[in-house]
Amino acid sequence: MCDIAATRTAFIEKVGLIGQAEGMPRSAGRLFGLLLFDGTEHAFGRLAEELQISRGNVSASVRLLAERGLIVRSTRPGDRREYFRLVDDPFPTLLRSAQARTERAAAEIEKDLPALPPGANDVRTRLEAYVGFYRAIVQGLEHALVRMDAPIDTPAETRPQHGGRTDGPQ
Amino acid sequence: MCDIAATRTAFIEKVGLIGQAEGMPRSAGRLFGLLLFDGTEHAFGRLAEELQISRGNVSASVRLLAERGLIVRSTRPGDRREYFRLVDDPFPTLLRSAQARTERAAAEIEKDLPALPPGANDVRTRLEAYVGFYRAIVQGLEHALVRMDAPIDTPAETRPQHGGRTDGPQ
DNA sequence: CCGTTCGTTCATTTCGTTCTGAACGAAGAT
DNA sequence: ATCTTCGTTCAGAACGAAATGAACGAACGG
Repeated sequence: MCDIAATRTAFIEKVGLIGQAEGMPRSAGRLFGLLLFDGTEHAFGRLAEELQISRGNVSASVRLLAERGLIVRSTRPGDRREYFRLVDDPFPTLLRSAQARTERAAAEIEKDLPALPPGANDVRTRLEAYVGFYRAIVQGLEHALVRMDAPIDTPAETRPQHGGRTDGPQ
Repeated sequence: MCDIAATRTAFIEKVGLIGQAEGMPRSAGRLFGLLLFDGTEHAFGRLAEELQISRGNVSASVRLLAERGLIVRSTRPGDRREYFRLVDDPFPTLLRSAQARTERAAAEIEKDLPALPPGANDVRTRLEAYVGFYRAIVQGLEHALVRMDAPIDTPAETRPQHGGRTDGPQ
């Protein structure tokens, strides 16, 4: 029950599958999992070896995660290689991007509302409910964000009424 | 600006793409969009025609949406065909399944925690933060669910402290 | 009885995405 | 100078998911 290497591998694969389910390439998910588990910097080449993927794939994956603000590159004097590590707290970033995606869906649907003929009130009502659905999620994720900011010293009873930002995204 | 047919088609395609991004076949998403827009019952055969997909595809798509509790089948006396319509309020159901997926991810990661050797406290801390991330989302979606239940007569100021269920999913 | 329409199933094809591996330029090292 | 190693790019291979279309049994009408 203490084979940390096996646990690590299993964890990495799990995160890969979860990431895939969230719409990101499995390799990128596994990379995220690796960096999260280890918590340390890893050289580009090491990532390819550890994940057993091509360096081309590593290149694409680190770019993806870096674009999303989840990892940072770093270099060392007298060392040509590049190193990668997770940003300090990647989870709010992860949450923000989920929120942004949801907001985009809401906006997308909302754009159709003015195109409805004045008579079609029942259709409008349904589409508005759909927009409201996505907006409720956006709000809920905002809630989650606040909740995560103070996870330790804020037991469920003491949680802030609305201390954190309750405004929309962006 | 009043070509409702064009708006309808555009809406259906949008919902298809959104559904696809959420991990469901595009056909199923389009079907959902069609039923949401029209709000009426549609015969199986009509769905194939309107969406311009094979009947085999319709069969799979209606099964998928029915399994998720988003649509219901109905029949009429003296009519061999089957009809489909959205359930009364599909959005809480949609929210619940998103919540369940997230909870599943949290549980999946949590299972690995006991397998960590006693010494690896930093690793444990990071994985716990990861679990906390998903749990915060689950909570946030619960929040969204409550919020959606009373969308009209509950302006942001009057929202219930914790009137709705604040317990976990399931 | 045969013919039709219904919905399902399943083998096949189609399609989009992901991954690999070779080619490349840059930067050092020898 | 050549040689190696670094990371990127890109064409094509490999893969998986989704859609098609034919085959099928069931239900009904003539």
